[in-house]
Formats: sequence, C-alpha cells, structure tokens
Amino acid sequence: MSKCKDGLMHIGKLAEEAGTTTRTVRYYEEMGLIYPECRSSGGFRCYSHEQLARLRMILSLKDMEFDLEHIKVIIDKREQNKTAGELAHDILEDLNERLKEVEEQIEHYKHIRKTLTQTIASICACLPCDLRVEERLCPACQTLNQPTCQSVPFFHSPSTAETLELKL
Amino acid sequence: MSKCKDGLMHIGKLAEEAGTTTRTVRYYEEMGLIYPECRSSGGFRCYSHEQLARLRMILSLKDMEFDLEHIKVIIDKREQNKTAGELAHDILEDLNERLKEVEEQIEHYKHIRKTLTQTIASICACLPCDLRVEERLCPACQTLNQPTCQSVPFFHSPSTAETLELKL
DNA sequence: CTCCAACCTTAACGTAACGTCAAAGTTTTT
DNA sequence: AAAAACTTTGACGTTACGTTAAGGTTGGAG
Repeated sequence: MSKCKDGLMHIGKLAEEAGTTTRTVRYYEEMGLIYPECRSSGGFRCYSHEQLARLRMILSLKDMEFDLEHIKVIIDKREQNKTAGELAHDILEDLNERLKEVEEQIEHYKHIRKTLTQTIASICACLPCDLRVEERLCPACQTLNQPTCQSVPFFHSPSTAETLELKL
Repeated sequence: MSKCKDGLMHIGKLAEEAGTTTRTVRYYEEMGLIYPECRSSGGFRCYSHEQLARLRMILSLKDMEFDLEHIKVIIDKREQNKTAGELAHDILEDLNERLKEVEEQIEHYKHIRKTLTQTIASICACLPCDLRVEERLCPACQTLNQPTCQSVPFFHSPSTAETLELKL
C-alpha cells in the first residue's frame, strides 16, 4: 500500500484506480489534460481524488473514442464558468457530432462485412479447383464470370483482369 | 499522356489507374509488397499491367482493412505454387478471421453508440439547469440520481462522484 | 537541338496515443 | 541500513502514408 500524505496518491495508485497506466497519465499531462495537485519533495507527482475524477472523465470520453485534442476542448469547457444548462448545450453538440461519426463507422464496417462475405462466397467456388495459380482463368470462372476472378484475382492470372472492371 | 516503352507505365500513371498516390506505391515497395518491372535509364520505375493488377489486389485487401503486414502474407501465398483450391482454402481462413474482427468492430461501435445516446439523454435533462458548474450536484440530479452526474460528471463537482460508481 | 513543364528520384520529418526500455533517483518495507 | 518497489525524465518504436525539399529525367514544342 502506497502512502502519500493528505490522502493524496502517487501516479501508480491513480492509474490503477482509473484503470489505466502511468505512461498514459504522464502523456495526458504532456498534452495538458491533467496535472498533479503537487509534487513530493523528491519530485513524485501527487494526485487528489478530484484529479482521479478528472482522469476518469477523460477516460470516459476516450471510451467514446474522442481524440485527445477534442477531449481537451470538451473538458476545458467545464472551466468556462457557465451554467450547467449552457454547458450541456455545448457538450451536446460534441456528443451528437460524435454519434453521427459512430453511426458512419457502423455503416462503414457493415459495408466491409458485405464485401467480405461476398468475396468469401466467391472464393468458396474455387475450393474444388485443381488448376495452378499461374494458369489462366479456369473454365468455371470463365463461365460463371464470378467476382472472385474479377474483383479479387487471387488465383488466376491478373492479366486477364485487364479487360475487366475492378470495382471492389 | 505519359509514354513509356512496351506499354509500361511510370509510377504516376500506375497510381492514377489504381486510384492511389505515388507515395503509397513507393511505400508498398519499401514494405516489399510490389516492385516495378524495371527502371528506366534515368532511374524511373516502370510498371506493367501485371503490377497494376497486383496493386489493385493490394488495395482491395486494404479496403477490407487488412494491415500491410497481413496483406504481404496473403499475396505471398499466391506465389507458393499451389492449386487454386489449396490457395482458396488458405485465404478463406484469412478472410473468415477478418470477417470475425469486422463483426466485432460493428458490435464495438454499437456499444459506443449506446453509451453515447444514453449520455446524450442524461445531459439533455441538464439543459434547463441554471446552477453554475462549480456548485454541487443540483437538486434534480440528486433526486434523479441520473447517470449524467454519476458517469460523466461534466457539470457538477466531480468530488461528489467520489462515492459513486463510475461505470462508464 | 535546346528548352521547359511535368514528371520522377531519394531523404527525412510529422502524425496519435501511448508501449517499452534505460539509467538513475525516491519511498517504503524489512 | 539495505532492499524492494516505485518514480523520474528521456527517447526510440509503432502504422501508413502526407508533405515538403532539393535536385535529376522525360517528352514534346519550337
């Protein structure tokens, strides 16, 4: 158990309480996000519970994948001597903007998923093929004209793809 | 129109055809993903259509957000003198693994979305609040005991959060 | 053939958010 | 008082390029 006067704690305890690492805390300090209440005579950082709450707030925002630059802007708003209502208004903007981005991410990954499942399906058709990769488009692929050979020419000579549209 | 003998093209044309940048192509070369067919007497890289197809293949995999290290492994498999069937088997592993990861990403962002919408809802309740941020928990928050003040204490003194569980 | 614009070359720094040593000083425990 | 455990600053490594910088090459025009 680490001891530090006045109920203050050193950086290790702070990090542990917040569920992060000392490196992260120091990095956040470098970025101007959080500072220790004071230093020990030997130079150790000492933090109060307020700093812990602040760190937790930062980490909450990081969980929502705000970047640190943005987090800095957001938490600085708390210091701007506004009413909770005004502040709420400001911060709701940030949150709604982030929400939009997150929804775009979801769509983005759904799109990738679609591409992947299609590609997987196409390539499954190649499983029974005995032709060597160096050879030309196999008859099956030629007949089916499947996206495997069009979009992701893993197997057959890519030179045949020259005349095909590669949309993927 | 750039001219380059034998139907070869310089890096700018290659990049344009593939929808990427020259920097990217050079970087991929540095990473061992793609090499020019030859160099001009003056040192310019010259690419054939096969290189273009290869580049497109790399970019397709990048669209599925494989990292370059992994892409290298995958496209190197094509050179391993296997049948299309054997190769398909190998690559399906990579694709299925990636599919799993992508689905995890979707869940991940859905989780963030949930957190965000909850936080937004909570903070909306603070919109009509006239208390200053420096002040203690407002009566409404105390009564409602809402996650706003518990999880994301943007508005009221974080020292009150000390006794609360911060789950967010 | 000479000139110029457009293209290319390598080199190297910058990015985001830390992880991971390293070498040395401090605090706490035994 | 020694040792264990913790802390300090410093600095390089990571990913996939973007972005100058300073200087050669090409290809077409005149």
